Amino acid sequence: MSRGTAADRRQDLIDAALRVIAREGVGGATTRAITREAGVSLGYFHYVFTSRDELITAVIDEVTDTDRFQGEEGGLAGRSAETDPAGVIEAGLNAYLDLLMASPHREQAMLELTLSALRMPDGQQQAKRQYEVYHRSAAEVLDAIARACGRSWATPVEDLAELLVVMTDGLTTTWLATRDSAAARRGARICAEAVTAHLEPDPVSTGPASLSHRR
Amino acid sequence: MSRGTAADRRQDLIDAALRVIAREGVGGATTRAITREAGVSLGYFHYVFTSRDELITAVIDEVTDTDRFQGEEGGLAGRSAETDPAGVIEAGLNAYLDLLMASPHREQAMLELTLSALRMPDGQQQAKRQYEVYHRSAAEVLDAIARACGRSWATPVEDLAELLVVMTDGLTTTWLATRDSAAARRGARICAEAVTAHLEPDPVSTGPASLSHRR
DNA sequence: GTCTATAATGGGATAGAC
DNA sequence: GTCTATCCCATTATAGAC
Repeated sequence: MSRGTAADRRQDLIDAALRVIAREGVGGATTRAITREAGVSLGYFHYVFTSRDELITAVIDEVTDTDRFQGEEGGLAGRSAETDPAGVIEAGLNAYLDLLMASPHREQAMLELTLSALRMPDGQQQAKRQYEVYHRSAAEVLDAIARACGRSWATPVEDLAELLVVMTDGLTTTWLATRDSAAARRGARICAEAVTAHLEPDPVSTGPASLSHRR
Repeated sequence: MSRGTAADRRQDLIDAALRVIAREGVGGATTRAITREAGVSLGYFHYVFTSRDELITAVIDEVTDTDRFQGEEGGLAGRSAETDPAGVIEAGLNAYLDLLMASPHREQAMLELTLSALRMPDGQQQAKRQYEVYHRSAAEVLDAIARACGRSWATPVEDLAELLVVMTDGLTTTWLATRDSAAARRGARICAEAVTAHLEPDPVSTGPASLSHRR
């Protein structure tokens, strides 16, 4: 543990902080708890970071949840997008729900960090950047699905990406509060269908009707 | 301020706590800040509550967000549900967004309180109860809409209520992070259409196609 | 009931030894 | 670089006066 560069130690502290926050919440993430978790002395903390706030900010910057739409992309590897686009989105949402249910504390930590960022100087911009990443990931997935099934979206992809982000966030908070996994799975299916309802009708076969996008 | 029953003083402290939490976050809601806000002495706090945790628990119990689906019910007062059910839901979501945008700190406080409850003994049950209230409110609104337009839901109302709760939560966190009001409004419209897509087709006129609910 | 005063703890941050 | 020791402040909670 005591080997490596200065940057490594910084990273060790960030990782330790994330574990502590997941376990105890942002409020419980004291410098003492974090340094204990990282196996360094309290004094060393202030050699690496000037303040606790600086660490929290660094944690937020680090942990934009890169796994969030990974499941979606995994689902695209299977070839089913062509025949069952809703199934692909549902599978992606379910992959995220698997992640959430396996590590609820981690996802709760993400939420707490975002909310605490909103109360810190520059935090609003940090949060904005974080959500832009989510938004872009979601938009890419939607583009890929449309390409895979040779159809196009009847509603701007940015709006549908926003919808997907909203749904992911909503499923997270709702499940964290209720722990009703069956309801979350049903929600994922309904959400997936709601998104794919915005696919233009397949030019050849007669699929389910699409929703038009009012302007 | 110094008049009233013991229950009144308790209530004063709970109200003060909520204001402080909205302003400073849960972490900043110290007994000192709360008693200062309420205009009582620090010592008096522990005459009313045995501990800070007990107060936070009381705040959570108190503030289940009763306004959350109030806009929906307001929208029902207008007679448009018969001809434009999606418009009613959209108006309800927009009424909630108005509330959110007018008092972002208040809604953020709600979220922080829910998350902090999840880390307290018995907090999971508290959160569950809170979301049951939301769920029931949403289900009632959906029932009322179906009744108003003389149609029925093709998907269990409980599932659609869940969807509405998910969307409300998701719109909240997303807007708090991005402050993109235009996107939130577009999201509200798309969400409203997604819900009403689950209305059975009107038996007389030929409306837009409905989604079937797979079992 | 409501206050003041104080105890007891825990926190962030720094000084300085090694 | 990394640690120990320490400072100083804020916090929760209690004791006891009024």
